[in-house]
Amino acid sequence: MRVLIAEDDDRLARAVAAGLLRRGMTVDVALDGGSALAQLAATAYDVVVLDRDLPGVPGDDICRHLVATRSPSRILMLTAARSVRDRVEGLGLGADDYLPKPFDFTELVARIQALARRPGAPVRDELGYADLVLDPGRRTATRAGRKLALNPKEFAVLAYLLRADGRPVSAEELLEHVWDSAADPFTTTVKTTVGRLRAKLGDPPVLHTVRDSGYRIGAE
Amino acid sequence: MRVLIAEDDDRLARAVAAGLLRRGMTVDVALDGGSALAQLAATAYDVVVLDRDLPGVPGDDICRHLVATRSPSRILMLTAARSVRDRVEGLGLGADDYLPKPFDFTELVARIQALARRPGAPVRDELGYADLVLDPGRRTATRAGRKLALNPKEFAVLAYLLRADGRPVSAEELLEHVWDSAADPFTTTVKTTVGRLRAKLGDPPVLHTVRDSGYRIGAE
DNA sequence: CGGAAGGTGACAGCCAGGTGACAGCTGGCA
DNA sequence: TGCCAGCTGTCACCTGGCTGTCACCTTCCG
Repeated sequence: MRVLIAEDDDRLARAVAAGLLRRGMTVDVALDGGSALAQLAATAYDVVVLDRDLPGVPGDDICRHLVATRSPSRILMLTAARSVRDRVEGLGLGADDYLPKPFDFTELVARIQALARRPGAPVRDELGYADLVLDPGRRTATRAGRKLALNPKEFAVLAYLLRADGRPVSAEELLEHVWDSAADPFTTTVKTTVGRLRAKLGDPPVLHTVRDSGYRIGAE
Repeated sequence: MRVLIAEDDDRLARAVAAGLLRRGMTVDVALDGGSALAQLAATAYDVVVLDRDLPGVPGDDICRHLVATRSPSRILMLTAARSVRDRVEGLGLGADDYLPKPFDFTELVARIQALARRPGAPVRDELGYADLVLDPGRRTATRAGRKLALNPKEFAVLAYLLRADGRPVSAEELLEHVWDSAADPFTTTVKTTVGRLRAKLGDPPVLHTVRDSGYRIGAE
C-alpha cells in the first residue's frame, strides 16, 4: 500500500512516515503543496494524508483537485483548528476522513489503515493480547471480562503497545507517538504512566520491561 | 452500494445522482412519495436520501414507515426549512442524518458515504438502554416506566447518544448533528444541555463522560 | 560492590468538565 | 399589540482528577 503524506511540519511528517513504514506501507512525504501535486501526478497513491495548512498550494485546493479528477486515492485531512466549521468544510470538499490536530499518532495510523481497506465491511478494530481486550472506538479496555478504568494517557500507551504487537517500544518512541512530539526529552512521565498502567492491568503481568530497549506486551 | 434519492426537484435529483454514480454507487431516483415507497418495497437500499417536502406521501411518513418496518436502510433527510426545530424533528423521527437546503453538494456526498460506512446497528423504532426507553416516533422517553419530561434538545441529544450505542460521542459531533452545523464552535451549550439531561435522567447514572473523547450511554 | 536503569509513592498545578444564575428569544394567547 | 412561560445559550465560578515532577528505593549487571 502506498501513502503520500503532505505535511509541512517536517518532524511530524517524518514521525508519521516512520510509523507507517513499520506497518509495511510504502510512504512518500511532500513538504509543500507544489511537490504534493507533482508526486500525485507521478504516482498512484492509495491514501493521501493532507494538511489543510499546506504552504504553496493549500490542502483544500489539492483536495478539490483530487475529487475533480476522480482520483481513486482516499483523502484524510489534517487541520490545526478544531472547529466544527472546519470539519464540515473538510468533509464537504470530498475528504474521506478528517482528524483535528493535535491527534494521537496511533489513531492516525489506525485511520489510514481503515481508509486503505476499501469501504464495505465496516471496520470494528479491536486490539488485544490474551485475556486483555481494547476497543479504541469505544475507549474501553477489559481484562478477563472485567472493565479497566484507564485514563486517557494510559489508554493511549496501552493501545500503542498492543499495536506494536510484541515488539519492545522505547520510552523515546512512546514520547514521540503518544505524547506531544515537542515533549521534554528528560521527562520521567513515561515510566510513571507505565507504572500506573501496570497497576491497573493487574496479574498476571502482561506489560514487561526489556532492559535497555523498552516496554513490551506479551508472555514472560 | 445502493442509494435511493426521493426528491421531487428533478434537476437536483439528477445532479445528486450523477455525483453519486461518479463515486461508484448504484443510484435510483423517485420523484414522488408513492414511487419512493414502491421502490423501497422492491429493493434493499443502503441509504435513502429523503426530501421532507415530497409530493404524494410526505417524507416524514416514509421515514416513519421505514423505522416502523425496521428497514436496514440509513436515512438522510433533506429539508427546505432550516430551523432548529425541523432539524430536531427530523432526527426525532428516526432519520440518521439531516441536511438543510441549500446544501453544498460535496457535503451531501460526503455524508452519504459516512452513513454507508457507519457500522450497522440496524435502525430501531425504539431506542433504549437498560430501563431507559426512547420512542422517537412518539417523542416520549421513560425511565423505569416513569415518563421523563425532556425538552426537544435534550431529547435529540439522548437519541443521538443512544444510536451511538455505547460509543463515546464528542461535543463536536453532537454540535454537528444535533445543533445547526453553523454553530459557534466555542459554545458551551453542549455541556449545559448534557448537564440538564443528566439531571432529568436521574439515578443510577447512565450518561457518562469519557475524558477527552465525549459522552457515552452505558454502564459505569 | 558501584553505577545505571527502572520502579514507586507523594504531591501539586492545571484544565476539562460541571453547575447555577440569568437573560434573550420565541411561540402561544387574549 | 402586549404579556407570559418555557426553552436554550452564555457566563462566571467551582472542582475533581489527570498528569508531570521529584525524591528515594530496588534491581540488574559488569
